[in-house]
Amino acid sequence: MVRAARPRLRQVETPAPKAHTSNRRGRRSRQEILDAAARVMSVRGYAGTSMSTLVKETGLPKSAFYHHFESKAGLLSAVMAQGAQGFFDAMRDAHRDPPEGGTPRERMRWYLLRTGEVIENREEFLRLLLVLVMSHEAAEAPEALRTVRTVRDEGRTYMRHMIRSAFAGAGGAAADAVADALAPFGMAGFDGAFVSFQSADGIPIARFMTELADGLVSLGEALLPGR
Amino acid sequence: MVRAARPRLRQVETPAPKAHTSNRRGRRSRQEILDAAARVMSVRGYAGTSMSTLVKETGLPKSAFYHHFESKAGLLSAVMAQGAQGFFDAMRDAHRDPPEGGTPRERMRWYLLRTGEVIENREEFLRLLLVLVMSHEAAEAPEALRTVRTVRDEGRTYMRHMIRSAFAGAGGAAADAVADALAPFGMAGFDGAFVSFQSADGIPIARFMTELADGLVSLGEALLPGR
Amino acid sequence: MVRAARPRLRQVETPAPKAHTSNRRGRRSRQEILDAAARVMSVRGYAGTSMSTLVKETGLPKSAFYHHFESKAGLLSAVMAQGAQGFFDAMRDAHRDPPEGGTPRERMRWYLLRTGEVIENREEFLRLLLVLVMSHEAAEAPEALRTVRTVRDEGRTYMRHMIRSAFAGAGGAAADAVADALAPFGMAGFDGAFVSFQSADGIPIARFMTELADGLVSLGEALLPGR
Amino acid sequence: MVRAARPRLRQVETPAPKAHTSNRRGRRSRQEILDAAARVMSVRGYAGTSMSTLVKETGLPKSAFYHHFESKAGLLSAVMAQGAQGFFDAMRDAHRDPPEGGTPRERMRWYLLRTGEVIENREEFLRLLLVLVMSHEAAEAPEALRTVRTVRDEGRTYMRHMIRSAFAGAGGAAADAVADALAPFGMAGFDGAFVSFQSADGIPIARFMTELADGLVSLGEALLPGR
DNA sequence: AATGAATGAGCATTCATTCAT
DNA sequence: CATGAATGAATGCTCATTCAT
Repeated sequence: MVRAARPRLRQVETPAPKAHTSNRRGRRSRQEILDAAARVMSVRGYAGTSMSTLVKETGLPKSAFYHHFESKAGLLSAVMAQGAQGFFDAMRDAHRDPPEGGTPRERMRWYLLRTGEVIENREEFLRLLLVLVMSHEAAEAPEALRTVRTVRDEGRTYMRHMIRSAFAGAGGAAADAVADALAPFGMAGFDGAFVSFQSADGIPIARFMTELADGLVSLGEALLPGR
Repeated sequence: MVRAARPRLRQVETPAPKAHTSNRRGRRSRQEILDAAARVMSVRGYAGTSMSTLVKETGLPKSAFYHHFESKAGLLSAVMAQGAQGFFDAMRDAHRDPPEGGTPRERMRWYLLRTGEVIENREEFLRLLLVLVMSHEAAEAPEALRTVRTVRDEGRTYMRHMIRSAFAGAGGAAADAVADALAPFGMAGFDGAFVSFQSADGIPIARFMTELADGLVSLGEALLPGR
Repeated sequence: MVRAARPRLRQVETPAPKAHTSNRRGRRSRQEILDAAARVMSVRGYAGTSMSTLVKETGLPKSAFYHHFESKAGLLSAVMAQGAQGFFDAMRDAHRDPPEGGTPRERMRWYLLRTGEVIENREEFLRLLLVLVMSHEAAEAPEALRTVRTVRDEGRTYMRHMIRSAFAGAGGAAADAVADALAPFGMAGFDGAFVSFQSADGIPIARFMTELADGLVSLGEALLPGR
Repeated sequence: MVRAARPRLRQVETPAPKAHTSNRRGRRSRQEILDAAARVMSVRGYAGTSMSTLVKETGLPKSAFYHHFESKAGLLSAVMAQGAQGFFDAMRDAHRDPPEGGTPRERMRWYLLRTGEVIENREEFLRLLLVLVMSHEAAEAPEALRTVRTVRDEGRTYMRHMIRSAFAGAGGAAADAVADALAPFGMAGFDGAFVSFQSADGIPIARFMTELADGLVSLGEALLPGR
């Protein structure tokens, strides 16, 4: 189940940076902390990630963490907020300029394949997101949990939008009905594809996305009034 | 109609209950510990669950934990082993007496709806399983990770079996081909349904299972040589 | 204001006892911890005493402190409880066999001089007690504060008893009235004597006690109905 | 009636307010810090008061504290110095225009009742003073401890002055002898009254002062050569 | 077989303080 | 002059584990 491609924790090769020439590098170290936290927490989980580990990862003094973030929970919240931001930006980018014509299947595939690329690029964030969805590890970080919920809600909205666009040819009302009916299943397909991706079964995400697209289109066509 | 051979479930060995038949309390408290650990770890995650929490939860002395299990990691391994055992038993039970006739869709639906019931009844185990799939929280418990892998492998085998059974009417070779092609997607649907179930979207698992069944059948039919 | 006679913190001359032959010396280390805490806290105050200091003082591992006591606050509570016990025992001892006859002044002096001896022997406890009376340093240790209040209440009762005994010759009712009227002043005299004792003015406690006795008798006689 | 010379109060040097006349905010925030520190430290003790607490209390930036004061210890020293100044000013004010005639008791009562009012008004300062007398919490602030000693020495001188004034009618030498003999007891009465006041026994300070006055006069008369 | 006592390493967090601007 | 950013050392406490009985 251990995926070789998973990011390894950087070894502590810089045991004494010490020579911090300037103390006016706040913004930079804040981001360094966020990056390290996102990386490590997505691998070890929230509870499994100790502040000391992040200290070793970054080389920054422990107090820097509490200078920039209120607490470990606050750090998680910031990690999630930034991750969500990046995820939505990537989604918006990916779905810019959708194909104008084509069959529903072609359009659906286009959307989901692009989405699959986002999944691959946002692995870290999505892994942490799913762990937070599944466990209550981060009960102390309600703000982070709120972000999780927001991301899922927005994600569902996104899925609805994709399905509606794919079926746009069938008329607005019909497309809306299909989208509303299938968005949950689409989300589940998305989640499942990511889990499979994580469980290192070696199957490319694109394949899941293609199958999900085709499946959604089949289900959708069965729902169309004309049928 | 050819009924595909039911896959033989590999035994997930419980690490030899230490044979303390003499003391009746021993057996009972071992099980109490396993239950509490399964319950709490599935909620808080492995790293997020401390031995002290389990001590408080069970009321048993801390040393009892180390009497029955080698370590926290060993406890997790036992929890996973027992959970896997129960999961497979439930699956075997659920799929006893499949319908003999009917369309592929009907048969697929029957299988997956029964599977959905198992999902609902084994929520605790599956939640912990998925957290372990997603995070490296339990890197110290390789035995548990092995169980995770086993469960997923067996799960995929199971999924293959269900699809093959549904398509049995198309002939053994065709059914095999379809099953091999769609098993990963089926697994992903299963995972995704569980994630949605956990994220408390309020949609009944049965609906996901029905849609997954229909989607799989559509995809399968598209793969059949005759088409 | 620094009194030379004040107990010095024992230097950490035993840096590595390590060779704790037995781990069954619980009771003993509990008492060691209590003693060290009483000693150091009475010098540095509650907030000014860190657990690490006590660790260094005792040579015991930090976890031993949390094995025996719930928290730093709990340790303070135990220190105060044991100190109060010892204080009351000493008072009871000191006032066993009071003189049968003599003038009120002689009797009052006898009582207070004996009390002065107790003060000198219980310096540590009383110092900590007074610091807790004066500051809210130990707001987190409400149990300790309850002990403080108890000790002061019992102390006042004691003072009443001494005055009543001194004036017993004037008749029970008169003695009671005098005792009730003067107990608060007696307490204040006691407190003040202890503060002076602590502020290292070099004046023996016995002198304060004699003057307090004489002052109380004068005030008491002025209250007697016959006058 | 011979009025004893009022003791000259030694100045308790405020550490030269750094002469920032230019910036008006500076002066004000320095005083704000002093006030907050006096208030909080008198409640929580020195060790129990963190700089962060004072930052939150004042709303001023942390660096302002180090701009105006050298260190936490330096801040305590300044707090004590200013408190001592205020205390002596209040004492001087309170004892302006003592009664010319009357019995020693009347005069003693007048002095001590006025002193009692000062106690009530300077509660904050005296509480911190007593905590510093009792504990070694502020070992790092020797300057503050010096102020403590000064205040107590001056206080004793004051007490001597009051007793001498009360007994002035008995002749200078006799009054001096009585004052020297009873000043420590007077101080102790003062301390004790304050402790009782703090321990919230609900007894008005005036009553302690009256009884202390009467007690002192009784003791003093017993010492007069004529008796 | 079962357990209360004990422990060293590590936890998240706060401390008083410094420094560049 | 005034301050926001930064920091190393220490804080109170919990961790998983061991061991003698």
